[in-house]
Amino acid sequence: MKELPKVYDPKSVEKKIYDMWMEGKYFEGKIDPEKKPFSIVMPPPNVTGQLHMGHALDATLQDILTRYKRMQGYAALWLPGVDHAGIATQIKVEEVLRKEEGLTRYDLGRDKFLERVWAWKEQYGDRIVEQQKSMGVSCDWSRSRFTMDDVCARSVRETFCDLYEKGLIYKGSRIINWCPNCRTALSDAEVEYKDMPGFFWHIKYPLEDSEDFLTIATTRPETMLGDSGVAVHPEDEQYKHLVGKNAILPLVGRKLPIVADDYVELGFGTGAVKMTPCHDPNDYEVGLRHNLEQIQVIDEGACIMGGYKYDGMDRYEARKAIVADLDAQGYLVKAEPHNHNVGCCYRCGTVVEPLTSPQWFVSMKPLAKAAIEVVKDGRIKFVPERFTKIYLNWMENVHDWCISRQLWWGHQIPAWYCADCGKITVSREDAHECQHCHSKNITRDEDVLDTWFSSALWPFSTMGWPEKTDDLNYWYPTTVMVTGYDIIFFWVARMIFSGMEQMGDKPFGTVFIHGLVRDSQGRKMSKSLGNGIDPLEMVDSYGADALRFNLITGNSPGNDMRFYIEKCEAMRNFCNKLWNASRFVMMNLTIDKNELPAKLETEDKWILSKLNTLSKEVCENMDSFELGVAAGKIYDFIWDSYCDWYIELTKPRLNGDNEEAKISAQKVLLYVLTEILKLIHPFMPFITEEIWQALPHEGEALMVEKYPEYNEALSFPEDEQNFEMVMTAIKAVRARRSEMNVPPSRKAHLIIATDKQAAFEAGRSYITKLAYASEVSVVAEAPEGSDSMVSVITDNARMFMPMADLVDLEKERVRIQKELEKAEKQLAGQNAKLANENFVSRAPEAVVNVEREKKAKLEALIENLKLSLAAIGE
RNA sequence: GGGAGCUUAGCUCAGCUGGUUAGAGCACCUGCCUUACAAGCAGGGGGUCACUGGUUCGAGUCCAGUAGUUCCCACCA
Repeated sequence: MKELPKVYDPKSVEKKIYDMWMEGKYFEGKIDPEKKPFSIVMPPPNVTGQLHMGHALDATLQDILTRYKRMQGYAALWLPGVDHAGIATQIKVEEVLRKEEGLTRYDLGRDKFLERVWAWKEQYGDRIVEQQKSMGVSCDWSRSRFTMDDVCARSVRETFCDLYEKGLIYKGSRIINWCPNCRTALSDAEVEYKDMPGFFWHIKYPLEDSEDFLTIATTRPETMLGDSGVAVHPEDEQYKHLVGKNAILPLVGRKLPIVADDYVELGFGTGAVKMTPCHDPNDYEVGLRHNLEQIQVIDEGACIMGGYKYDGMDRYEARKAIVADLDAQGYLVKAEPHNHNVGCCYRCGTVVEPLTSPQWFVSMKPLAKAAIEVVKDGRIKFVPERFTKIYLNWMENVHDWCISRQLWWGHQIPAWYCADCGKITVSREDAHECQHCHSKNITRDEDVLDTWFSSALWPFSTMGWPEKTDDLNYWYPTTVMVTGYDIIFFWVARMIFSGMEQMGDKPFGTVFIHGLVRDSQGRKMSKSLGNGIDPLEMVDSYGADALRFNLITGNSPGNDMRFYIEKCEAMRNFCNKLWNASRFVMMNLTIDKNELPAKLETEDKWILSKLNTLSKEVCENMDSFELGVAAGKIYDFIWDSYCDWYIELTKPRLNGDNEEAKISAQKVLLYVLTEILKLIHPFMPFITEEIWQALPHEGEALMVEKYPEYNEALSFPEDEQNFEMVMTAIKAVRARRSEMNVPPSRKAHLIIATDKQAAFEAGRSYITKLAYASEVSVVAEAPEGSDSMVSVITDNARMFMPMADLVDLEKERVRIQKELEKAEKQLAGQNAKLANENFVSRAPEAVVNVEREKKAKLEALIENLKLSLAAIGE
């Protein structure tokens, strides 16, 4: 017989099981061909970063679902990714370059730079895989892909060309969000708006050929250098007469046509708005309507340009200088404090600068149509459902997607510009001549694609698309996409329309959304705050099983959760409990086969029946993505039902002389333990595998055992009820003793007066043990002399212990009196309820019956209490 | 300006389609080293389920409104 070490040490358990996985035993489950394949899309962790808590949560959820399905006989697969090709990677590499070598990407040049990133990937890419493995993630890593891999690169180019040919990708000069720090364009989704304190500067703009002036208000005075007009509302009486005239731009002297446009809101600010078409998205639109000149005055590094005295100044420096100059020259009316929304780069946090610039765009309206349909008609479901609305709202109001990035790390756009005819050549193969004029004088676009452009293709690009591979045919559409709600727009939305467009089918059937992991104070974990908790450190101290359990219990899908180290500890304690319970079973085991005995005791039937119900409920919860609820139920069953009760119940049998009883207790203990291990394996893969391997078993690994399911033959509702009756009695005795501060070592004769003698008789041995009795007598009527005994009353029994010397009879009388009053009060309420014609006639019969039973129980309890009271005497 | 979430024990949170006396973990109190486990066992205290109305035989749960709070979206300079 194998043994477990006395002390549960997660590290050594994990090491052992991890090595076992490395031998590759794990992916050969019994696949049921009748069942549809189950596959999961996972967000790829970033090559530059550690595995952070968010990824740990993603990985855990996906792994739980995958293991569960695999144990049920489904072919189950993750689509594992290892990296993003995006800005974050580039920023990280640039950071290191600057720090260690004093270089920027421009010093290195494109090719050298890319070399560095690939080296980085070599160095760290596999580490991510290792980290996830150490979390217990049982993914087929041989299928793992890197976003920049050849196979994905091909899908990206195919998609780009396809959309371009359909006219859904175009190049145009438009106002876009520019990050001066990352030095690249951003999509709308990549801009985060933050409320920031600022000022509302009121500035006089003199009118042409007049002593008069307009007052405009702005939060960004530095952009005035690029003003090319002033707008007022067409209905605004105070300015109506000025429309068509010119104002003069202070400090510069430029003539600014005054135009009327609805965009200006009546009653806000001064009613007159300066127009800077190159540096404000709204002004850009107004400028187009009124033919205003586009004057760029801020460059890509957010410095002033254009030949002014402020040239080369940073935008904030220039703001100060310009305000000072305006003030000195008498143009500044006032500066009032004003909070406003400022767009920031979601990666680096730098305030974005709107710039007019030529970029590539995806035309979204036509693509959104199918993506809206597929969600509206329920082919794709969001869990929890409320995210459907968020998704639809975004998709219905979506703007064209700016996909070009001025980075070097990413898929380079397959477009070539002809120096001779000026036309664009877009091609699946590298182009060597212009498609239009066949000139060889062409150069490739330097820009790369938004990382989410390639990520959007993940569900099919990883399967080898555009090749029509067997994998693609078998696995697409995938089953579930698991991710946080912060990724819905970036990724989920884009996968949906890309799938619809390229594959003509949804990429997945369910989007399972989880919340964000926050720190114990509810703040987002972030590097700058230094409040991030490294999942691997938690794995190190408490074990992967404990961490996984921590992450999925006690919170509901879609809601944020706070991370408490104390909870890891509590979960580690739970692992320890399971470990020790298993040790107990093993050290009592003399059998080497897992089978149920022919004859079952009431308590056996009780635990088996409860286990059966549990299996049923867990499967239901899992199927509706209530993983936390499922895990919570298993936790309760293991700790309460199995450890605190069942194991204790079997001890008299195990330690007794009856060989047959000994064996039957062992059999049930082993059977239930094995089922428990299966049930909880998806949640805690390491410890369960280790224990299972040490128990008598057939088969190679717990991981590919069959998941428990409901079995009618093991349902014993009557025995369950009978046993719970005894349980209640035991609890009542314990409570009574505890109330009187009687230590367990002080045994007492326990006399049970009940009309359910058989049930109590059957449990005599364990009642003796668990109710700390020296002897148990089961009788029909209260015995002689019971009036001087301590009594404990339940609705099925009156119990007496001759310990009168330990208790004050008067106190006892008062206590029973109180209990009686309480019960009578409850009974009155119960009677009122049942006397209510409305209730009896309208409520379902089952509900009414429950209430009737309750009434009967109360009546019995009252009867017993009265008898006791009579026994004690008034 | 629109939309969503949250408000339940001292703390962090469960509570699915309305149905016994509202639960868990941690914390707290009492008693136990009962040979699987002190990372434990037994017992206990603690909640007007934010507020106000409504629907219902019955509301923590459904509806409406109010307050506080968090988040998302949106072109008010």
